[in-house]
Amino acid sequence: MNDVARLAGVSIKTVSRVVNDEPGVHPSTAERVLAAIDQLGFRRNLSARNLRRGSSTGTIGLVLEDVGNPFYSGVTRAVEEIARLRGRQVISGSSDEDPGRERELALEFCSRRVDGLLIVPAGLQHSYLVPEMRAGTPVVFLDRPAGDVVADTVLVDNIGGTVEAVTHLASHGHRRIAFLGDAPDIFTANERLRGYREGCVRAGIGYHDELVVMGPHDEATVVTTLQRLRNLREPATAIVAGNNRITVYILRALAGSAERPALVGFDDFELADLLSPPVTVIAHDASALGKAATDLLFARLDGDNSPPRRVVLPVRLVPRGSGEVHA
Amino acid sequence: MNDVARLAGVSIKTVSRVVNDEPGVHPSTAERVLAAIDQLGFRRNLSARNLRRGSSTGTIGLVLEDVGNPFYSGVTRAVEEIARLRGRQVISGSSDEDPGRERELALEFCSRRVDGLLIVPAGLQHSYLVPEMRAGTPVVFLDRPAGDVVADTVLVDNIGGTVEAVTHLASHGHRRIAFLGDAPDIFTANERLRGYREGCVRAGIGYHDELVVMGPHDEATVVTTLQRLRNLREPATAIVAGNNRITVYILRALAGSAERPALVGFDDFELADLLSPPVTVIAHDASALGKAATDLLFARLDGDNSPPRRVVLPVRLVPRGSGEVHA
DNA sequence: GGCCACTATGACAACGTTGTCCCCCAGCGG
DNA sequence: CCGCTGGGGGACAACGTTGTCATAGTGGCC
Repeated sequence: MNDVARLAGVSIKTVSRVVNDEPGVHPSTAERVLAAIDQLGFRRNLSARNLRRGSSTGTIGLVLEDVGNPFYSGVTRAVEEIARLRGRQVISGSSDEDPGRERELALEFCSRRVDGLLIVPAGLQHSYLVPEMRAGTPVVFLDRPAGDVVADTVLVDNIGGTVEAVTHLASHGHRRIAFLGDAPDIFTANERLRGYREGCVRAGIGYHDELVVMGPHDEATVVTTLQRLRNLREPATAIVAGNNRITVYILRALAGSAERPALVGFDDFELADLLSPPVTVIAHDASALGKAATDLLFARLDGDNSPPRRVVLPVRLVPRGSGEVHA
Repeated sequence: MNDVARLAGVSIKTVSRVVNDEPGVHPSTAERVLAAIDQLGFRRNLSARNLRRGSSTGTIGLVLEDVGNPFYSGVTRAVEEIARLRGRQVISGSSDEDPGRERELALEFCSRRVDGLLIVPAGLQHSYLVPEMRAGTPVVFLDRPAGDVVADTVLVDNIGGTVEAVTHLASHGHRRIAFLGDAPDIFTANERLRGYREGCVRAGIGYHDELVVMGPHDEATVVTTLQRLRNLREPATAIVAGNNRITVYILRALAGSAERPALVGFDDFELADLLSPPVTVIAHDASALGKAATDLLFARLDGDNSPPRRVVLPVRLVPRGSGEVHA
């Protein structure tokens, strides 16, 4: 700006006026300034501007598990969409389920003075955010609740989902329904397990430890797990998969085999309807999750200071075939 | 920092020293300062720091078509990964194939003084970036080349890919091979069309306009397109799909029908191997694309000022079944 | 005691902006 | 001729940091 001013033979304040379309600049002066700007390729430094004006940085931070996972990339897209409508950029980062990394990202974003934070918690400790929240940075947790702070949270109905999955399978005659879930220290995994258990009880088929295998899973472990479930004295005839990755591992493991247990997966995924049999899922909307969380965040930015809210988004069972196999 | 200094009874410079682990602060003073920092929940303002130090902002900008598309979310993940290793945050935005939006995003990122830009071009005009590039912001284009500036570019071998697809289908006896591609003003769509045409010529089956349908496509148009191709005097017995979305539309359209043309899709996608028949694709690696582009960007940041490079990543045909149907 | 070296600390400017206030000067009415 | 008004423009401080330089005190040594 200094250089522009010198080249145009005016003060930097006048350049500032031109750049900001402020009135009170003679047209001919403005023209000279614009020419200088053009010649020098000048572009206003937003950081300096925001620093001086004490205004928002126009950014929001998004910490999630993995942008590469289609579920989270759907969330990201929705967040970006709404942020755009409100004139904000999104800075995002993947925690890979590492609480340390989550914290590092969140605090880095705070150092950059984001207007707000959206966090898919990787760990259970979030007291590190208390100073930031007290300093006025709104934080919304999504997909999972925070460990030890009260804050806005958007969840999906994990328990209701697995209850419904089990009920659905039981209504098709299954009494030996297995559950393959993610590591039990992950909130959603644990909730879904609870739902599974409750579903079993409600369906009157009882809860049996031998039918439950919590992760972490990979392609290999799922193969052996399925073998074990098949070789039980009373084999499992149906499976509830705890998330989209596990569902896919199961599908891959079953690809060759002749007899297939009934299957209901948590999380919908593209092409589920085109597999054979098409995969019955508990669906919930990544966009809806992202949108709800971002809406909540902007409400805070708009001055809403009511007590923290907890929103639970509904899930719905989408019967496609794999879950309607009779026992 | 001012408040911290006042509370600790020292100058702000001393606080700065403590925050930056600079030597020459008495331990007891440091302790007082740290206590004050803790009490006030102080966090250093990175913008101000970077402004003062004239150092990098530690961010890189990523403009792509749609983070929600699994292909681009894979790219994003790879970019993020490498950026992390080099201590940078990623700011990203989706252009939705709108050149205006692309430009808006790119220039916004420049205003934020990103250290570098990664752009999946939506349009053909990129001269708007010339001032920024001259000012020292390195720019790498990925997936598609820039319209009217020379800059580092990372592409995949689109032409080679569709040549291979056509050759493969022809080797299984197909002589009526259709091509469904994206809008022809999209670089990759056009290249793939060229490859298709060249493949037809090389295979000695000739190029026929009636077998080519360029987009934009959606689920409905693909259905009618397939009907038309089936009802030709000499019907198409095989299809090359121009990208992953189109492949999926075709799969959905074919889901009910009894007779299925052979199919090879450009872009690999999850579960392609689990469909029946499994889908033969021209695969290329989103991570590899993101990594190559980011590596190039960091090379520039490290001072490499050799002439702009153009990297073309190989593709490979993955035969899975849908493309090995004999005519 | 005088001088030096060294440690701990602070004052101040500057990064690139913008908000506040002030000034100059032309034009106008009295 | 004087004073007032208002448009055009500039000087300066400040945002939150950090680099540079200065300074006060302390202890050691001749």
